[in-house]
Amino acid sequence: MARLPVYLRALTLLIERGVATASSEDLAVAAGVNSAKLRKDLSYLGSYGTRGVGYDVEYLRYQIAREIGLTQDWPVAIVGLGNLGQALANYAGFGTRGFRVAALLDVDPDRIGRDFGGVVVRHLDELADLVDEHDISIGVVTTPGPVAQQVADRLVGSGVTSILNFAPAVITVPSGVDVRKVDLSIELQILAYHEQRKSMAGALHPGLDIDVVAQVVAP
Amino acid sequence: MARLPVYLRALTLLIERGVATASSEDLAVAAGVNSAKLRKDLSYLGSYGTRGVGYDVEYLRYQIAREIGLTQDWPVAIVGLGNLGQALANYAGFGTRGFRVAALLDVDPDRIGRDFGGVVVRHLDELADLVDEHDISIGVVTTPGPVAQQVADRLVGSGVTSILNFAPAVITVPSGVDVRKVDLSIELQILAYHEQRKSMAGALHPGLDIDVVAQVVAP
DNA sequence: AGGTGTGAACCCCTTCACAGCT
DNA sequence: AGCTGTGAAGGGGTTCACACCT
Repeated sequence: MARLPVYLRALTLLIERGVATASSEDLAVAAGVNSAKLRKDLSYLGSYGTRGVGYDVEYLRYQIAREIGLTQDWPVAIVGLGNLGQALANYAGFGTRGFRVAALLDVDPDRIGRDFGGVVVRHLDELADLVDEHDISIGVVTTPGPVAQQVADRLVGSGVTSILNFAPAVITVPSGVDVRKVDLSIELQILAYHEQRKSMAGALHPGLDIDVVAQVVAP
Repeated sequence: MARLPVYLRALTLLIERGVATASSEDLAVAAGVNSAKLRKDLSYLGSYGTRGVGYDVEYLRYQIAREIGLTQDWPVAIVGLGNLGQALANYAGFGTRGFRVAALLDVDPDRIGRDFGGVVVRHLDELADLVDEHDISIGVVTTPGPVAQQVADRLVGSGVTSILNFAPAVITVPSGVDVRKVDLSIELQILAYHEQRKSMAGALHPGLDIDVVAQVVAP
């Protein structure tokens, strides 16, 4: 179900373009997936399409938003106001997609008290109070790797049950808590891996067309 | 092979702790995966372990780094110096992980000429020259969604063959070019989806223990 | 005894192909 | 005629379990 958000974005895009009805093929192109996959995914939510016609874009968008749980706004806490944390705190796209920065936390005295997008940075010790006050269930970790586990522990201890981890570290949490990880270096390294293969293939078979080589080498 | 970077990080961590030898089970815990999976992954690289003993941490780390292609430094270009682009440009972890910010590009006159971490922001029109000059093959897109496709086209046209896309948009590229996508909103929406299920389960079966519910609900 | 390397079973996701509805 | 919804086939990755090496 990790593709529902992608479909949601594609539908929003189509609505902005004034499209009222779209076939699974249209949606699949907009979302960058196979149309059979998209139809099967949507069929799990119910029969929201019309045979011979397609899907009502507006209606389908609402159904997916409801399925994901975006009919409410989710308050989130961001821990670690370094470069990345500050960027996220200032990110305007948050609000339009069902989320709201409700709390910012750090331990650096130079950062505590500063204001990002109308929210003031507080000391990490106030975490539990803020989680309670704003009914926060989602935490974002943008700290250095070595302290990510401690921060995760404190988030969980404060009642947070979902964590988005940007820190370069593996964090372990009790069952019942969800963790998702975003790691810039890992993404780049995966690209580098493929890059290396591309140039090696070129060296081994200099006569081959670059596109052909790429197709053979790609996963 | 998307797990090699994770293993690499785990090995680096063990080296910092002074560990010389580790079993597949040790490594699996450090990397947050199953030990059988880890052994199978490593076996594709060759037989770098010793039965009855485990893996030589330092040696294995080098082999993985070589496999990924991190024996060289990869120059990258970052397009779009908004909040996120600036954060990445200032990110120190880049250098220690095999990458180097070689070029920064934008079209906003207020940003062009500014200096981030010793690199000056240039106009997007200079992209091809910079890619050529620094031999850049990896581009990072941190622009607003609506212009991401154009930027990707220009990157590809300039000779870039790998793109890391942070913009909230699906971009299409010719075969032979790799794209990886990182989308904050999507990650949060996936967490929200699970959060919604947690609270619904609690409402439906108020007598159930939260952990048990979570285990049943989780994928 | 301890731990790797790996065949084999397993499971889940993707893709095909088409029946059936409008 | 067109397009959805879905059974069935297919493929890839994960996990088990153990032979084999040190």
